[in-house]
Amino acid sequence: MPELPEVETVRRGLEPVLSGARVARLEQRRPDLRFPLPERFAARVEGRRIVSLARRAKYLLARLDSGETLVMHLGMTGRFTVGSPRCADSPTPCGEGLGVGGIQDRRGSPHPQPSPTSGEGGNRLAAFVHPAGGDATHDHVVLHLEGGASVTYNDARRFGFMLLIPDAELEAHPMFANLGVEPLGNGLNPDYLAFMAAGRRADLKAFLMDQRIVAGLGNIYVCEALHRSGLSPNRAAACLALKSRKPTARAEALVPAIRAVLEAAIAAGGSTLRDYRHADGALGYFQHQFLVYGREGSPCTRPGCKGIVRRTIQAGRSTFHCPVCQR
DNA sequence: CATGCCCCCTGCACGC
DNA sequence: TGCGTGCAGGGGGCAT
Repeated sequence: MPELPEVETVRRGLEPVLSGARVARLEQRRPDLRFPLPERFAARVEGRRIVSLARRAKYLLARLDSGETLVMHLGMTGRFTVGSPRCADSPTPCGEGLGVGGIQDRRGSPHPQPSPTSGEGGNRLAAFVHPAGGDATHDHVVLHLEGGASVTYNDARRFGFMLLIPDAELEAHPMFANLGVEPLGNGLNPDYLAFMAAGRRADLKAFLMDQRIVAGLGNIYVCEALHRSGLSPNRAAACLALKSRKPTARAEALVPAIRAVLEAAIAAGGSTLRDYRHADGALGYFQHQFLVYGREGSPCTRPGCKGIVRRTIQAGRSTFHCPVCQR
């Protein structure tokens, strides 16, 4: 998925469109994503006002005035696109102005191509990094808002999902009850990591990928944070545990490294990988700032380090690290 | 309880 | 050009 920075970028892009808006119609184009879509989905959302759009870990939470929350997870390839109200009934492209996304509104064409295959006249803007022209084949859910704007959920692999959960049940829901701390919140600190790491036999990579420990980190940013903090992904997580009742230097280094890389990625509008490539080949920003991820065989980017970045497999996922400066 | 592995699904890059 | 292979940001579920 999009990891935390990408989800936060989407949230910031969608918030001005969704927050306060009323859903006139929910268009559901298939029965399921990763899981079945909610029972009576359209009936429970149509006519409701979206009170706020929040994020928890990699989940987007659209609070409805009905007392339910629409929970949305982007999986690996989920994305949102926004149809502008002014474009809804117009046959001509009118893409300017609605800066919803992290990438296209900075670098993409100022006049996105109309999509011949999408609905609503095909005039859409990126809510995240959206291929110019779009791919309506994987448009699974469309929120038609009062006033004419629309928000479309597109997800080729369908690893994403949507849930409708009564607010009162949200905290206790299995999907949220066991989530760890937000990495950008005060909950993440060296003492917390030390406490959670005590007695763990998993390696650091698995430990940091575990959403029950820190919620929102994924494969890319774990690799990046470990590189920034000079820690090997293969080291036992227990190395973070207290020594002489004090947090270790490793835990002290890891916390700011995690924060810094996430904040930089959010500031850059979220990274993109190939699934988010523009049709014209323009790419997002932050991936160009990866210091290890995707750099197998290249010289380590740490100043003065002579190491070569290695790619290994942990738990079936690629890990990138420098064996020289990450110990 | 913790850990490791497989799987869901589609698209794309690569090598032959 | 076409086909097979491997790989991709996540995370639920299962066996151990």
